[in-house]
Amino acid sequence: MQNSLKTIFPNFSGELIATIEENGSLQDFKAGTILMRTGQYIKNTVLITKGKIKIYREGEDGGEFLMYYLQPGQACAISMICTAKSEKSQIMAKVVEDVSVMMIPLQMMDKWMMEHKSWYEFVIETYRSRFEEVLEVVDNIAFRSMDERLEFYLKRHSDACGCSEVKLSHQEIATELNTSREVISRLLKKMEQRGLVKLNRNQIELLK
Amino acid sequence: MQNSLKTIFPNFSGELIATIEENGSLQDFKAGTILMRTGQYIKNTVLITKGKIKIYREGEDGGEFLMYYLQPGQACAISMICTAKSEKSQIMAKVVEDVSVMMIPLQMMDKWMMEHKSWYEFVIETYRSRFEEVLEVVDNIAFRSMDERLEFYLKRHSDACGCSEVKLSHQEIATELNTSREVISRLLKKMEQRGLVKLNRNQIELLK
DNA sequence: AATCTACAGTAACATTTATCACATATGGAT
DNA sequence: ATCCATATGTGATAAATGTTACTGTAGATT
Repeated sequence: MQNSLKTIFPNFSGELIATIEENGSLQDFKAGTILMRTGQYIKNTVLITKGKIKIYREGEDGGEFLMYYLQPGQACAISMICTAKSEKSQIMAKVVEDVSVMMIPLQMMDKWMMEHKSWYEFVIETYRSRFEEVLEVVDNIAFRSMDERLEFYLKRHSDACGCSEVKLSHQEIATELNTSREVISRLLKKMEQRGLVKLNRNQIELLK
Repeated sequence: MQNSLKTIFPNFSGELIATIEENGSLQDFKAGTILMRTGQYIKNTVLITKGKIKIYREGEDGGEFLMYYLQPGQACAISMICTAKSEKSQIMAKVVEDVSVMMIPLQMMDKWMMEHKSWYEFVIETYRSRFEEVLEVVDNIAFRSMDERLEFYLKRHSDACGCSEVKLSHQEIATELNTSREVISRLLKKMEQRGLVKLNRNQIELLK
């Protein structure tokens, strides 16, 4: 286990790894679990060691707008930011592939910043990369139309799962893009006509 | 001057203020100046001591999508994030009201994090508040229609300038919301009919 | 096999937003 | 006052997206 934490977070110093193992608690969650809800107080910083998590922004009407994925070696920036002040979560986190996460109690966050350079650098890098990711989300919805956003969505999904088959219903995709199933069905048909995908029941195969 | 820095950043320790004055350079820029361009390398962290700055995300087609305002007492989160790794800017910053900014050389950023608790807390709080602001931007474009977004835009403008008159042309507003002038003109007319605003040339008066 | 259910396809229509074309208004410069 | 540049108003139309309603279909259940 010691070994694997070092593998997943290669930039962490040996000391830091030891400290994490001493103070953090490794927990497993099944796919489908809501790890964090909008408005909830956050008590831990979350490091992902296995599996995948999707981060959503929730609308007042119950929409679940997908922002980005978290994967092994990454951390939830929101959990860091909010932890620092014990604020409420601004997002919802859902497990999409069984995960193991290392929960770091909030008081460690500040402490380690001073004591471990590799932790400090990791936190800064996490802020930077998540900020950039959200900026890309803004780009997509501010400047692009639904067909482009759908292509981006599918590409990102296949990148995340490492395969070219997207096993999601049109309804699920529609929800995460905050549109309706019919729109997705139509756009997918057009993509199929353009030779970009092959459509099957509960599965979209990316061809290019 | 010493006095005013302490007034604008009340949480900074005396030591930190002294260090800032020793290492930073105070610079003035006129309204209209582009302080930072997308793709530019960042060499300084920027603290605003006077005036106002707007932060934009630029589209490939030349769109200038307004994200948020920066005001005295605040800092550009992007300049912190990118400074930390000397990365390229992901945004464009435009002066909208003559500013004075304190430029902090990038190497100070990391150094002070370790040495000054009040700097550390300021940086974390900057990340947190800017992240939240971007999330609010996502909300607006993901879940709201143009009329709601326009109302939000006007309200935010009047909050920022501290007055109820928005001295902008319809074209300028349209550009910052990434839509067309005609759409803004029409929506404003409807708002006028609903008694929310009074329209004059180059000026929109908020009534509620 | 018959039935059921979630998923997918699609037509018709409504609404929102974008674009084009042009008219009109305003304030400043001459 | 006349002219000019810029700003605004508005109709017509197109395109994108959202909604409603219905059909068909594959796979699971009985």
